[in-house]
Amino acid sequence: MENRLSAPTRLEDIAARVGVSRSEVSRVLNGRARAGKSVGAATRDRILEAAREMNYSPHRAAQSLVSGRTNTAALMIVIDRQAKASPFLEDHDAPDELSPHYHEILGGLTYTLNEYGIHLMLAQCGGPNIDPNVAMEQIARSHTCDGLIITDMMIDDVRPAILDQTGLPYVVRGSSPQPDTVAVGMDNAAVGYEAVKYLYGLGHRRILFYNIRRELMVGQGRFEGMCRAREEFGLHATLEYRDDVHHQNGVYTSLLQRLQEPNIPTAIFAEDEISALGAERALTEAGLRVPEDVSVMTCLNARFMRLVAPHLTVLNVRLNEVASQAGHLLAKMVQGEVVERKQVFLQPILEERGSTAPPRGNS
Amino acid sequence: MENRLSAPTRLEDIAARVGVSRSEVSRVLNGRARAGKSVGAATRDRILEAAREMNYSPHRAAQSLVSGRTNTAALMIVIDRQAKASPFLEDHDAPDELSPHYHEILGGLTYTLNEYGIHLMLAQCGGPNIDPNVAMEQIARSHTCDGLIITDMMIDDVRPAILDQTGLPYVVRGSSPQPDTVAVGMDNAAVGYEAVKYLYGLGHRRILFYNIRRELMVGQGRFEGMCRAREEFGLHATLEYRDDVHHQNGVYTSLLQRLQEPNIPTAIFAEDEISALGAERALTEAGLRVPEDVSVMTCLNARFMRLVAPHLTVLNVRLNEVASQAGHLLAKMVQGEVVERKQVFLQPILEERGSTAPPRGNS
DNA sequence: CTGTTAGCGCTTTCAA
DNA sequence: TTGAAAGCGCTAACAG
Repeated sequence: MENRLSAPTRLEDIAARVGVSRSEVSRVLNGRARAGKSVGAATRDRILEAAREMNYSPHRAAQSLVSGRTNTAALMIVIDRQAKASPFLEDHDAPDELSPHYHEILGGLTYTLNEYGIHLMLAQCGGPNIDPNVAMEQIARSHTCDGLIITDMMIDDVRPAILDQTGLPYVVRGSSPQPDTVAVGMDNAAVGYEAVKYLYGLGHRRILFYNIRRELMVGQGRFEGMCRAREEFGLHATLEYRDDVHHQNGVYTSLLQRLQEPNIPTAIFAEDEISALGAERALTEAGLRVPEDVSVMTCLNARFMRLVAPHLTVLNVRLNEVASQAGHLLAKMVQGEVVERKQVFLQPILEERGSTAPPRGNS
Repeated sequence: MENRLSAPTRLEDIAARVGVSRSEVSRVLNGRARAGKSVGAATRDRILEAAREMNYSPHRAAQSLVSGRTNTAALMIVIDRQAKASPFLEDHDAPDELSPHYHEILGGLTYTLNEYGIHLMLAQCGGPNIDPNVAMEQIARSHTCDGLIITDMMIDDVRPAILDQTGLPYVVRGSSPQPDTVAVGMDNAAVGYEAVKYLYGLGHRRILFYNIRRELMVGQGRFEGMCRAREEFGLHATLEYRDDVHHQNGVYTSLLQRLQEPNIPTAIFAEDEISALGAERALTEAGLRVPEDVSVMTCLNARFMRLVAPHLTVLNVRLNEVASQAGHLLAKMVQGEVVERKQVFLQPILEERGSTAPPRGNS
């Protein structure tokens, strides 16, 4: 206690020093006082100067209490000992490891929300014996934030229903199972469709499609797109589909086994960069080259992966842009604008690099 | 307004319904009412039930205002159009791209703080015409959070001095230029030293050491460690040091040029995973193999990089653990515990993989 | 232009 | 065990 600092400055303190009332100081500091030419101008400057000298900074809780706004948006995340931080994590991941795709989401959200003067809070809804949805509802009801972003939607996700009851503005980053929701996501059907179409266009017929779990909206969407392409290009007999193995080791192991069977695929679509690398590892071990013997493609989730695996042909799913647009919408809703309750889908962008080529024997 | 929801439940509402006073409800809900066997027990249950039925959740701003606590910690980050989000980013990176090393920091911090019931807020201190330090000071003074974490320390960093004046608890993630600061970081000198020592132990004498900018504490620390090792192992003539080129393309270009000169190094230490891959690219293009012709090692900043570049020998700088320990300390400080104002350094852990080997001609 | 007053929702003495 | 009252720091309606 020896180094006790002087108590933080309040409006009251400035008022006392300048010799005016609290409200006057409040008005001046909030710009609600017209810069009239009369007496005001002088006191006005004295107030501003005093505020500066005294390092005044308004108490946010007090402001929030009266204004009803926190200037904060929350991103719901779940880190848990038991459950995983995200459906995208591997089983052996440490509990404090965030799924890599959060990286882009956080960047896009933080950057965009900042343009509206809104801070981002990570609403950790995990913990022992805690139902994430209950934790989320409490955050939503406690005026902790002005709005909420939820991600990683499941096909039976009840969070939109819960949040609708609370009245808190929220936006879904991704696809929502309920159509009547503000949501910004990737067109996952397009991802599934375009992947197959692209490989088909190169001449591939034997395609192995690794998908995300279909309990997730992403997985379901990609599945539907894949089905459409399979239909359109007549690949019923030759397009293999799997959504039961995941992550690097899962795909690696599964593919290694598959390669010992007949009619190996000439092209592989992997669910993400990490599993694409798992696929490549299996191919290499089996003595196959990419792309000469087998083509591999996947989605670009994080931009720095371009530096890490620059050879991969990818569909850029633009997580940062999705998050950014979600941020814009949420900011508008928080400001009271009425936003149409519908889903916005961005299109994936093909980035063709060295891991894909026409199959052997083709041109 | 047609779908107007009922106003959120207040203490008052519960009190009215049960027929007691606000204070009574407050006490019960906060467990400040002993579970006496007398009349209390009955009203107590009715209060709890009413609170549940009415979806009561305390208004955080109101609680904060009276308690003086927000149960929030903030991580200062700077995303800016002009400046870069982090000193570790490449020039061409988009403004909304977070430096990858934040990934581990965020995971470790969020996870640990959650154990104390503390949420993490990303305190974005960037923006056009905004001095990040001023923005930080305002956040510190406005009772937006109970504590602050600052990272990416520069050797002339003034943030500790600023924060000391505000009285807000804070901890430095990394090394602080001021010794009288609560800080948790990697032993950067050990990183520089151990890297050289390890390569020396393998038999390497011509070592090329790429370092982080020395304006950063990390760079300065590694430099000092490298110097000590250079001295100890008598490598004055053969250890090349550079801290003027960075990132993947910088290292790639620089190394490609170096390889055309005589006496090429037999081992390279790169500042991070991304630049290590740049170094490997240059080596490959020059017809050199890793590790047969040249060894490459770097630091492990993000754990998932093990999956992405599993062949790299690394010094694990354990960013998540550093962040986690920083979180523990901050939580204690927030709770009023007196924490010794000194710096804690974790040791890097060598993870030997396939990118390093004894130089040609050695055993 | 400026001061007075009330009140945001909660916690916490202090009495009863 | 419970209620009444004060107050956290701020904003805004209403007088003057």
